[in-house]
Amino acid sequence: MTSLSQELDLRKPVFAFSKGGVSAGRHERLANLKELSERLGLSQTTVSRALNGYPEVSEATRKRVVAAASELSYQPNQNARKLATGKSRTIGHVVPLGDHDMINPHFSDFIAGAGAVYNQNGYDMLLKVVTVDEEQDAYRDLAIGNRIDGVIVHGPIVGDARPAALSKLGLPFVVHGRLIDTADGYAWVDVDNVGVFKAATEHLLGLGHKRLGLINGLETMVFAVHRREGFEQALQAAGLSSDQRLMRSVEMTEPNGYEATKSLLEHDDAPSAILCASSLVALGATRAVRDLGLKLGEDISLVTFDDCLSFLGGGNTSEVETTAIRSSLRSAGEVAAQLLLGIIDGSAKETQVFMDTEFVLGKTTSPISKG
Amino acid sequence: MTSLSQELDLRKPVFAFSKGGVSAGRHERLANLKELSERLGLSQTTVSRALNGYPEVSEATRKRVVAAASELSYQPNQNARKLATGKSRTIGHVVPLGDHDMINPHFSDFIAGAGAVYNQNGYDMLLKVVTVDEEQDAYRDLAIGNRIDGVIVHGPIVGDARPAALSKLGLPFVVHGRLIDTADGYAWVDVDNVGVFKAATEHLLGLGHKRLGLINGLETMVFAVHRREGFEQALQAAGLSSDQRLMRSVEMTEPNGYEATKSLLEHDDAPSAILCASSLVALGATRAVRDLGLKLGEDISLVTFDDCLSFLGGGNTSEVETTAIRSSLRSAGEVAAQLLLGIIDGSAKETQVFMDTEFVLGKTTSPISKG
DNA sequence: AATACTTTCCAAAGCGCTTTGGCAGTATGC
DNA sequence: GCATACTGCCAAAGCGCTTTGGAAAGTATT
Repeated sequence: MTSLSQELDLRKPVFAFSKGGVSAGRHERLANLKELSERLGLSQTTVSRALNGYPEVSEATRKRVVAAASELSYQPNQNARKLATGKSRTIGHVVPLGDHDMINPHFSDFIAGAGAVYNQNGYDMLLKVVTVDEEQDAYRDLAIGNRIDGVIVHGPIVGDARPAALSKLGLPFVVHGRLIDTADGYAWVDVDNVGVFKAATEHLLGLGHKRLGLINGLETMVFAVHRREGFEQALQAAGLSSDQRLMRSVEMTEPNGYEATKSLLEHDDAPSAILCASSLVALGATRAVRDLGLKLGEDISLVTFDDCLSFLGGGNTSEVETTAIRSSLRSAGEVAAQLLLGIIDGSAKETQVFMDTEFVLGKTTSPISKG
Repeated sequence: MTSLSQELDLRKPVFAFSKGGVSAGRHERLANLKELSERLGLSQTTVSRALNGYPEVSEATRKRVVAAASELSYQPNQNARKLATGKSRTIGHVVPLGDHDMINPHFSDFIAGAGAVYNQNGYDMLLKVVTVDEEQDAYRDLAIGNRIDGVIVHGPIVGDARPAALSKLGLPFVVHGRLIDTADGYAWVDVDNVGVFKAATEHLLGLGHKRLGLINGLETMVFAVHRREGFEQALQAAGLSSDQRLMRSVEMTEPNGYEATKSLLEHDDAPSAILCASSLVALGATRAVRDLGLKLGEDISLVTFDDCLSFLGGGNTSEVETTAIRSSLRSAGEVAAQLLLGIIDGSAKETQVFMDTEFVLGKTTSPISKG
């Protein structure tokens, strides 16, 4: 239909001979520190200090310097500054692409939150997209190459080796989520997944449902393990045994939610209520329920965990309000970023943070119908 | 339900006195270039050249150097390297958060594609999340501060000032999308939105539909303008006039798709077919259609633009295949990144690229039913 | 008036790398 | 056999900033 593309192969070795380059008019820096200081009749030291807020400079000169700097739109060369200070003022986010080359859709909201905080504090965000097997090296290279001052660990898995590796590298980090069976002491920001799923399950049990389905995330991920734990704890407390046939563990996409729901409901002993690990999954579940000619909130109840993804309306889903446990992923990003910056500059106190959650009663849950 | 959080306020001025810091055991660099060269009995020059693939070094010594480097897991300090070369080997992506603080959900797939390419070529990705009014300055600071070698411009809008500003800064850039009414000559990667929506509209017209609805993206965005153009061109060619009441222009989220569809269909002179600008919108449309008790592909036809978002199944939506125009956003990210790197090192030839698209006939379109 | 601080600024030494300009030593041209 | 070219390496000069260790001038102390 449209024209072709992608025939360009510009791949090059990392260290190539590439010198020149096309960009002729490379921005002629209006001034570097030297020029600026000469123009002001001051030493570089003084100018630098004036700009960086050190006290060894009179208010009068500071004002003069700041004025001149903004006048000439002077910006210190960050690379020089990083070299001199040994700090890069950059936080790394290493994002491994899953088996199916899928980038976690929940990721963008977290990033939005974290990124905003970095910005406010004069930090940069370095995003590294890697394949799963490159991930280990990625952290090492970033750390040793002095490119980052800290890192956020995304999506901790069972038996995750990253925190230990990072500790050894001496690189400050915050885990978004928690580890399993690991000595405590690392910093994390997480939702109380066990408690939250236990409560959600209890809610359904309280409505009289006895057969509950769970469409969980991949149980290689710690959060999914926790959610299952909460689910099973509640069942057990109610004297019910959990049934493997009512549980699914999938990557949290819409189509997966659809398929999982279908396979659950087409079962002869189908559940009367379903818990979903993500609103993306719930979306697929909703589609499946309708495709099967069932009514949500009547024939079948649904509770989902809602990350308040912005592209799904930020939790404020229109019309049919889904019963949900909400916790803004974006806020999580903000909190994690704040925490990491706090750790880096030594001001952090509490380094393990539970995010707020909110239980929202919607129209998708109702007492079990007498079938 | 769970415990509190977010009471930590670690905000600090950009240039603070923060010296020390918590991270006691800062990674004790096994070696810097000096140490490494001493240990090898060579000069820094030679070691540097050996590692960077310059020819003025014998193969024998090069091997010796490379071996030692990997043995000691030596990694050159990137900040020093950047300062010395004047290149940062970093590409910037400035992501403004929309009015509603929404991060574009399509963004993550693009990033995944681009990030992979950067990685393969030894480039880093700097992601800057800004508010809309900070955006202009963001580019300037990144450029003048020498932090990036190039930038990808996301989501060009009508009357976009960024390309001109970037040209003036001398910063190489690639636009993801195109501009309107601007002298050509800048680099872009885009889909032929006009052609593609024209073709999709013709498809529906060919099935006998006369009243077509369009749920477009925000028409401040160039791509939405183009899509509407294609839509209207096809209508006009068929001797139909376009009806404002059948068009919606919304941020492409699921709830917006739901609302727009409902408002279209609850109209007394409702369309018999709808075009959606994103599968996210189509998802909402699907939900709305069913909520209204209608059957997709029978009572109403639907065509959508499909960016092959990974969290929606990468275009391979299960079951009910939606008729769609597909073009992988992730590939677009790859192509844009390749192009930008090519421009930077001067090897790029064609700098304006149309992405491939594919028309997929699904089950959501059918000849108009005799109503 | 002499001493002791303070305040305000500066010269110069890095930070760790790349890169220029040369210098030996060996190979090539006539 | 001498001039000319490579080849393979090195010393030293930056890159543009921060930061240490003063020094000069102003102020306070006795």
